[in-house]
Amino acid sequence: MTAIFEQETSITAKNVAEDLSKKLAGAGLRVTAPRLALAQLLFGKGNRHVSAEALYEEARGAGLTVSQATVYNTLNQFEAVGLLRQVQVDQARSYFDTNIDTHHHFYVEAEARLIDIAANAVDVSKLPNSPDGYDIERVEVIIRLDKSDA
Amino acid sequence: MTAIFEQETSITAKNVAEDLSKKLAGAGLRVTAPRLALAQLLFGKGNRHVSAEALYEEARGAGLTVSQATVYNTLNQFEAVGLLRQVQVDQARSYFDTNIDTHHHFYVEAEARLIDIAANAVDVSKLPNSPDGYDIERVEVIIRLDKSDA
DNA sequence: ATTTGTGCAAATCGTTTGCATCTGA
DNA sequence: TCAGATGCAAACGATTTGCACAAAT
Repeated sequence: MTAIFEQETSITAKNVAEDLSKKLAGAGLRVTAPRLALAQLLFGKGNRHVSAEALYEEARGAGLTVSQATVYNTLNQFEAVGLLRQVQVDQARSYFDTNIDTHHHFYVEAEARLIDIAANAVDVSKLPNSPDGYDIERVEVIIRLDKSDA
Repeated sequence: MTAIFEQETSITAKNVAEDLSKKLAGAGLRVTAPRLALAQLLFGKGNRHVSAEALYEEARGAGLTVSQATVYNTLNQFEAVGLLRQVQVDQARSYFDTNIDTHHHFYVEAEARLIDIAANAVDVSKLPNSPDGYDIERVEVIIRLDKSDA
């Protein structure tokens, strides 16, 4: 929606691009045009939950010429270096979450929509011990939602 | 359920089949040979977490001649009528859980293995309000595990 | 007799990969 | 220069579907 090119006001496009370049470089990734452009879409405004397909459409809609393969590769690489996290709520498609802090999710299956829940809004006060030989990597709370009957 | 003396010895195959027939019929499903056979594999012994592919292999290994399509259809139907629940922890494949009571899961990604956690072993003492117009359908807690470093 | 289920193979969908060609450090 | 990235199309793997036949009510 908001153009990537119309940043003449406060935050310049150059500033944003520089920040994102640092982000990529800091993660050990080469700063390439497709990565930078996708990073702009992903991290340009607030936290997002994006599927590969959706990001691809968005990129094309914004006039970028990236291939699906690059979108997939980029998302996977961003996840590998910790810039994104994958959320598994739907076997049909993967979601990537730009919020990498500890938090949880609402999921509205009917709308394929994810909503963040702040970590402190959920209190898991009792947890089982993990089986011998295993450590807890992460505790995910997913609250599945249904439209209330009108 | 069944008379006491019938259980004293061993549970006969016929008894099991009868129970499962009731289960299917009670759920509004026609009792067909493939369904009964798959139900036996699924519900015959304890709670299980099965992928469609795994169940198909198991069925064939047991000498059954069912098609993959039937395995998929059957699993989906069983889920639709509430005999099974799907667990989404891996985007690669779906798991079906024969335990339909409220409970949670450990997931060992490296081994593609699910482990049940009794509902009372987890205490979610604080939950956020669901967004307007939506009701909570289910709260899922998934604890992802890693092998501890030796 | 009519509805529903089954098997087979082909189709679908999201995702990955091989390879020739570019590009950033 | 040259390892690493990109695009394209083909390959893939899990799941679904169309259709002719078989079984259940």
